[in-house]
Amino acid sequence: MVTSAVSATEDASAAAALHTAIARRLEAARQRYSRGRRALVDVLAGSERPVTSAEIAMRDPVLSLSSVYRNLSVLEQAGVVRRLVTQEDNARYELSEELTAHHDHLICEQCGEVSDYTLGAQLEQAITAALDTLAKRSSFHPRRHHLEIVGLCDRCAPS
Amino acid sequence: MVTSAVSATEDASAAAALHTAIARRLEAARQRYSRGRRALVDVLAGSERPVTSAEIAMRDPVLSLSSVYRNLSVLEQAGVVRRLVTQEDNARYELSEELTAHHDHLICEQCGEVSDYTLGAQLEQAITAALDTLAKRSSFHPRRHHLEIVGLCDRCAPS
DNA sequence: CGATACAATGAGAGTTATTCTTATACGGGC
DNA sequence: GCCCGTATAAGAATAACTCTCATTGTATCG
Repeated sequence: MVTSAVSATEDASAAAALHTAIARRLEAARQRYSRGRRALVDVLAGSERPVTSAEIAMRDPVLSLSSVYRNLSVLEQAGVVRRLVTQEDNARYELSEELTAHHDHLICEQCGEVSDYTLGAQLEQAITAALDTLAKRSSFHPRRHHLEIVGLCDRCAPS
Repeated sequence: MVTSAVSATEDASAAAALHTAIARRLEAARQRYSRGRRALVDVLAGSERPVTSAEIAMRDPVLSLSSVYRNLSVLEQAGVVRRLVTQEDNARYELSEELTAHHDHLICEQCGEVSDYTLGAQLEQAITAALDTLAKRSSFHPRRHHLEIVGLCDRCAPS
């Protein structure tokens, strides 16, 4: 991941900023930012796609499975982590969009692979505008949206 | 539900058309359209929001839970039913959009309630167009999309 | 119609991701 | 260094879902 001294510094300061932001959120939720929770966040920040609880525990053997689950739940309630359910029989987790950036997901209907994808800003704004209208006209109060794009990934597509 | 003789007739013929369409799909999948499967489809067609396996079994006591699961799986593979995973700890099912109409879902982040919602046709077309572009430019092959709108329902919203 | 062959059903056992329990370890304030 | 509430870890418990298998339904062929 580290390709030069400059990017190493950038990575380090970005990581520090992330930890500071998370610390604030946990404080607001009256929760501690313990070692295990930092390690968990590091695993999430180091992944470029949503990961499962088992994957997290394997990436950092310090983390026991029960603590991973408990802390994912704490971090989710504090708005740090987003839990997303998939067609597979386990959930996947990623850092909240408020800590990273809004993005959607490409989901392979064959193998279940999930990857991040960013739709055009213009289209995202159109969707947001439409939801604002929904908020005015109905009894439902939208707060955020998420577009799932289902199809076939590179490997599963018939060449 | 039935408010006049006319709508009763319409309902009946719509139901017949639905059953015919499903029969074709099951035939293509080399599956029988048995009594239990018809009953299951009737429950789905009579619901205006995605339902859980337990709800299905309760609505029609003829259906045993193990058969509900088995048949939902068969119907899903035949393209008749769509399984959708929720934040709750159980899945919900609805008739495939090819048998009904494309729609999105409003999901209450508080109580988990799911209801159907139709976005404007214009916006849907814009999304479809964006996905066509994605198909051309990347190695992922989108087939369909689904927009999840998360927020607070009527009852959970602070008045 | 009756026989045959195989698919569908249902009751319950089995599986597995997730949560709960409980005893122990940590960590900040004095 | 001691106290006290919080975090941790190992494994037991839970619950949604799947599998097994004996039985029943059903389409087809004679």
